[in-house]
Amino acid sequence: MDKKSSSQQRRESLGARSRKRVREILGTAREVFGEKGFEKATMVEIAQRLGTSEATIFTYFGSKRELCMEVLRRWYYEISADLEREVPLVNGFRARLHFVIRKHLMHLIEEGTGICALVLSEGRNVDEEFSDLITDIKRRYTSPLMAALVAAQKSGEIRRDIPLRLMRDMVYGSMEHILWSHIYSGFLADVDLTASRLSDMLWRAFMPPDQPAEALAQLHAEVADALHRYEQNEAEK
Amino acid sequence: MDKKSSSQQRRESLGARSRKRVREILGTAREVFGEKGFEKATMVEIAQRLGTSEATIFTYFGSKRELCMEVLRRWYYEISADLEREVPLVNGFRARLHFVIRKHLMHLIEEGTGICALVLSEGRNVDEEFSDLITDIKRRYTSPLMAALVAAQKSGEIRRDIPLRLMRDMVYGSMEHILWSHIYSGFLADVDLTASRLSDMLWRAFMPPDQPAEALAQLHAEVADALHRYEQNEAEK
Amino acid sequence: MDKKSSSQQRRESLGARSRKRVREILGTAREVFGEKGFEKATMVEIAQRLGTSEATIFTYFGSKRELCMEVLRRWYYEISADLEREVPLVNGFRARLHFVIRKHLMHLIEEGTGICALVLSEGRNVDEEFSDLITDIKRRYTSPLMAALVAAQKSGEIRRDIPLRLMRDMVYGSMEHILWSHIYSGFLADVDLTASRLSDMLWRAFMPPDQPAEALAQLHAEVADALHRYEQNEAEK
Amino acid sequence: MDKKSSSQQRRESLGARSRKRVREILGTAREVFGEKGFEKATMVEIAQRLGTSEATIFTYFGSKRELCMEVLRRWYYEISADLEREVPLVNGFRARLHFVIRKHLMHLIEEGTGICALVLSEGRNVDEEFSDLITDIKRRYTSPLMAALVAAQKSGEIRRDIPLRLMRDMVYGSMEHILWSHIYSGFLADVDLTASRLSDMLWRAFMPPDQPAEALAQLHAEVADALHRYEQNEAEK
DNA sequence: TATGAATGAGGGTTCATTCAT
DNA sequence: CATGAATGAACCCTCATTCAT
Repeated sequence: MDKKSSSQQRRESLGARSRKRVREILGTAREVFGEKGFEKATMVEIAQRLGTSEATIFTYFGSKRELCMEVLRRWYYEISADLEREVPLVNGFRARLHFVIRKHLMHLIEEGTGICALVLSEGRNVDEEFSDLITDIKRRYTSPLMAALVAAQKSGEIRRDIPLRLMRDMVYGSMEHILWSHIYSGFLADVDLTASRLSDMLWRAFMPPDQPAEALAQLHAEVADALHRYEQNEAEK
Repeated sequence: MDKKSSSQQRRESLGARSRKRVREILGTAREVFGEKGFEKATMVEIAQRLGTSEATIFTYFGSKRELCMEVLRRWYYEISADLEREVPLVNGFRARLHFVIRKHLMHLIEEGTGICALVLSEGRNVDEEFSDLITDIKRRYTSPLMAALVAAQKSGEIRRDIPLRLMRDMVYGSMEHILWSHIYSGFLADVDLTASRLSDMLWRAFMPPDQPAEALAQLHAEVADALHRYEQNEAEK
Repeated sequence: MDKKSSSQQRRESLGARSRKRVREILGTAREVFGEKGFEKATMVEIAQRLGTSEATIFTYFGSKRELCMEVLRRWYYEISADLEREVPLVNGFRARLHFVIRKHLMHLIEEGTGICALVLSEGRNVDEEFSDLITDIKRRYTSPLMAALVAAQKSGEIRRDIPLRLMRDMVYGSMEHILWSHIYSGFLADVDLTASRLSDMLWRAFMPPDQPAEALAQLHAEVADALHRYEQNEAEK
Repeated sequence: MDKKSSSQQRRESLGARSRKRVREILGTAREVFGEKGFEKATMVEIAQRLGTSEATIFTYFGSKRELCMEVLRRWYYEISADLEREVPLVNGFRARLHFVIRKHLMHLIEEGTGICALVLSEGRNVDEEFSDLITDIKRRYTSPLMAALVAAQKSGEIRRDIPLRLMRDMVYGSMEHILWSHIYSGFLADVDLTASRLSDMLWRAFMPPDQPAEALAQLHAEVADALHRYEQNEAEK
């Protein structure tokens, strides 16, 4: 709270040019942290890629750790905000699952998985202070899916005898490994296809063991619901 | 290939006492790398736990990286050898899947997941030299499961329309995330139960879909999709 | 003499508003240097407390050191001017001594001893340039007491067989240590009482010894010394 | 307790060469810290004067601060041990005071006052951990004089209406200023003479205001005591 | 005149690695 | 074969100082 004050406070008063600089630094830092991981990334490399000196970075961020956390925070913020807004608009668990998976895969293919891996592998061995932040980030990031899982359990779309945590780990774990394979082999031709296959399989995995009737009833309810909403819309015109 | 040769060769021609020394060093190194990760582990700490000096370790291993790789190699060798021998003895894909998952989870719970995390987080950003080794290690490690998948596809126990790689990633990815959750929360009360649940769900995921239910699911998906698009259109008006 | 000239000259020709700015800066700098000492004080902190930027300070003062010196110069100027005016008005050495001591202690207790410590701990290791300034500052500061000592020696109020420098060092050294004790323990309940006690003791110390008591003391010392030597001789046998 | 372990523990096992190295480092560090003060002293300078690299120093001392503390500890240990042994052997407060002052001045003339000043000026603004050490060092260092003061108060040799702390500050403060003067002016021709003058004046300062009779009685008592001891010694032969 | 921004120069500290004994 | 000791090379971080605007 005291040691960082100088650089910290300077950043508070961000002029227009300043804000741009912050973005540049975060962009480059994201690259480097993503490629190298936290430990192997060096401030000097980030600075060099930016074409500035290390000191400049410390003008905006109090420490390497802080910079990295901000990178993570923003990265997750972007996708989390999207998911929180969009997932609830999708109807039915299966569609939601597919939506989340597709979004996640596409986002990661573009951005690289480095940043994502950071959250996993750097999460431990970190000062209490940041450990909390990471926990928050992860919670928020996975919460749209968790909410979908909760809803689906309630509606009977998925099994009720499995902890949600386990399902969540299956979803994110599968995707992560897929992306690792992609990185190593450079092979992941069709993201859409992969997303469809994965969500299909996971949906089957989560589906209540033997309930075609259940599924039919669910479909009926959804159609009825949609019609109801549709009619209300028409009435209001 | 040249730099290592000296220590490598030194290690080749070892007496009985020396072989014991190597084992001791590897054992301690496994502990430390597992607890701290590659970057945060230090040669001093390994040496201290061993009760010797750092220089002694360098008598047997050419570098920190080389030591770490040997640790990984042996760790995976052990479990791989087990799996290669035992998996074929198990009958039926479902049982094999459960066997592999249970073995993996139990092994990691016992040994700490550190070693496992190493392979994943250290796998990238490594000199070309070691990158190949890691690829080999992983290939061998997953090969019993791959073989089981191949057999199961042939026998019709699992779907034939999904790349094996994708299934493999689901298996290992899920387990990995489960273990990370475990590390963070310290919570994984019943390994057996988790193994059963996970293998059950993955088995369902891989199982060939039965046709009527499949048709229903397809319909469901299409209706849901149509509704979604329709509603978005309405919203944008 | 050359490096400073630019900012020095800039400071010479100042409007009324600027003169006020200089005072503000010096006030804040005094605070910060007092609290932290020269090394630990930073220009950023001074600027922040002022609500301006570091660059502004450099508009008025050529360097951190120069600023600090100006702080010291002014601090000592104030008290020196007071002392030069007031001490001669006090009659008798004893009263003068008490006056100087009391003034010094009170001034330092109020202002924090930081500034004072600066002169002592920063006095050495300073560019030749500033070393002279410090010598001057201190000479002027102690000169009222020195004058009083000279007068008192002439009038016979104090011993003539002791160098003035020695007496001066006793006065200021005692006070300094008292103040350090105060800083450490936070304890110096009654400044007036301490000033009285200290001036009383120092006065006795400086007072010409009355002869019979002196003779007795001399005897005492000689006997004690003889005994000591005698006993050591005995012990070594 | 964790961060320092590597270098700390290596120092525990000091071989013969190692112990010598430690002494060399401490010697050079004493010089540099004495000349420059803690802040301005740099590890690189210490290393250069030693003809080694900075890393070598960190092999033996965990941090700059730790090194400095060890310097102080040893410096004070030497003189404190001497004083504790010798002061009680001296009889009578006046002689003891003279003894302490002479010893102190001589020691400091030889070694420079830099180290001594460190204790004063670096004492504050320091981690709690070291603050305690400094307090201990100072307590131990001044305790022989304090004990002498206590005894003298009890025996009536010195005033009872003055806090011991105040007297102690007068003794050490005076000496310190004398030494500063010496350093600046290079002038302190006759240490013995200065010691005599200073102890004489301080003795007068501390002496009970008006008691030639008291002093006489005291002398009588001491002579009687000495005779008594002398006779006992004779009897034991 | 004022300042937001940038940075060169350096400081303390760490650690894998080497080498003489 | 073992090791105590030494160190080069980095790394993170700080801060007085400069300069374009």
